[in-house]
Amino acid sequence: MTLTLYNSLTRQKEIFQTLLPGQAKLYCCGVTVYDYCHLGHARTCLVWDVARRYLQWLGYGVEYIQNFTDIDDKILNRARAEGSSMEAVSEKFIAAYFEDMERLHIGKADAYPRATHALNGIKRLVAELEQKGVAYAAGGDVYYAVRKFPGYGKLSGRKLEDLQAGASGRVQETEEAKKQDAFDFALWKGAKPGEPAWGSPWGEGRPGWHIECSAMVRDRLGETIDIHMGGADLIFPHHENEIAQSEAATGKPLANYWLHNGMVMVDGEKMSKSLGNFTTIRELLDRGVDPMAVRLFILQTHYRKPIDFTQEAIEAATNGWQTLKESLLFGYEYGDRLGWQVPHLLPGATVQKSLGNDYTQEFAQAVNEDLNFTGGLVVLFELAKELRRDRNLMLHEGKTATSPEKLEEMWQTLVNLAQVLGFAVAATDLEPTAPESEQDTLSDVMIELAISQRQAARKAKNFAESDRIRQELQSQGIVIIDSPDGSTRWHRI
RNA sequence: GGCGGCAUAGCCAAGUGGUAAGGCAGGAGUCUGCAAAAUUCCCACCCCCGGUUCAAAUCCGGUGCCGCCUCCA
Repeated sequence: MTLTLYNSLTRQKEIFQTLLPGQAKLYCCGVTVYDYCHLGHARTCLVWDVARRYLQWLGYGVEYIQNFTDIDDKILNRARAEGSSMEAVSEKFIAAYFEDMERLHIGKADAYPRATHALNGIKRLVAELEQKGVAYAAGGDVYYAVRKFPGYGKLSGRKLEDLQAGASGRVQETEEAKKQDAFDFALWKGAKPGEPAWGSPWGEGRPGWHIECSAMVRDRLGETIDIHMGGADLIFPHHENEIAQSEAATGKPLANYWLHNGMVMVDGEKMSKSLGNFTTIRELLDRGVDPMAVRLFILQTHYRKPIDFTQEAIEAATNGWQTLKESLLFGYEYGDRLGWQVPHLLPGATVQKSLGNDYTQEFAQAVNEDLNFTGGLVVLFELAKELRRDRNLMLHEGKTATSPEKLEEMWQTLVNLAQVLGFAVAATDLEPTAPESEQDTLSDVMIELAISQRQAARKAKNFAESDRIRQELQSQGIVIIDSPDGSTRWHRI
């Protein structure tokens, strides 16, 4: 079985082959840290983290780098508005980024380089491009001469003639005047008064947006990497420009595979800052939505397709996660009693390799088709439904219908696959619900007493009284279950 | 205008030439004093119109929608 990936560069699915056997070098374009991350960012970070996990599960050694853009006009604007500094703003939102991603159980990259820490590599690259004649200095700025790079447009499928110059209307006239060609883009921007600046051969200034990624990839991973990924909205111009910069400098391909995830949509429009239709990760989670439901919501659509963010979809995902969660809980709750090897607490970012049974093969068969996690989820649910059934039987009848050995294999497989997709039960799900306070809770003795009273009422066919006792216990968080043999079990919710 | 993508049940969604996975929601029955659980069963001719083929959800053209065309995850 081989993994195939849809390569944006060639616009077709290709068999995945690494540069070095068994080793994969991955770079994902991260975020500009000027605000809290929204669901769109969550999708990108989550999907590519899962891709990384999947490669690890297949047995690859993976090196995964994701950057922070911490030099940018938007950060600067925010700093001005708040009367703080660019550094303070980025520090704040980098910290927030890590909080949010951790809540979503998104594994950490191996490194998070920042533009402000990559200045040497950036300046070296700009100088090389200038030497090679594909970049030129102009009035304190340095621009990339797009027409000097024959492959320009190969990623996005654009021809320079087809582009509408300045279509965004965001390019300033002063900048426009310095460019030799309207499509040229800035590698280095001369400092304006009051802006953070770094010394360089071209004068005080700061790097343009695209150059940091080219520099970081080379510094951290080398001239050619296996996979470069990011949101589909970065294809043009960001990734196109990265290719132009890196490949003009090294003469080698920047990445062998270019992968892009689809956008999160709201009412038929892309979720974005500029449209103002975004929901931040923390807003959503603080609203009480389970982070794992968010994960299911995202993974339930193939990574390249757009996803509609709706209340209904989140609710459906919440219910779906409930099924997976109960099944994952099964082993932790009953594993010891059933004589299983129960792993010590919960899966961190470390992914175990594939267990190599029929289930995992079915999973791999689906996911090997261009990271079809959505298809792979079928296997998880197949296992989860079966496990949940036996968990319920255990809970209600004190025994399982399937052999403990078979159940253990299924459960271990489910845990293994859940790990790949990043699903994990929270530690709090494992602990019995802590009583609010001693006074609020009924003691076991009290419960047993109430139940025996109810038993007596049932025997006397006084069902009104019997149901009243059930109601009362239920309101205290106690569920009681009558067995066919006449006995009654109970448990706390 | 250019480039790319998507159209499958009430909702979400997989499927990439041989008569439709899965999730959510819903319905009917068995069992049960009730409840819970279990259990059986039901719920799509794949937007539409042409074309290619012995055969198409799957390929081609039309159509509609979305993204990108120098802020973008």
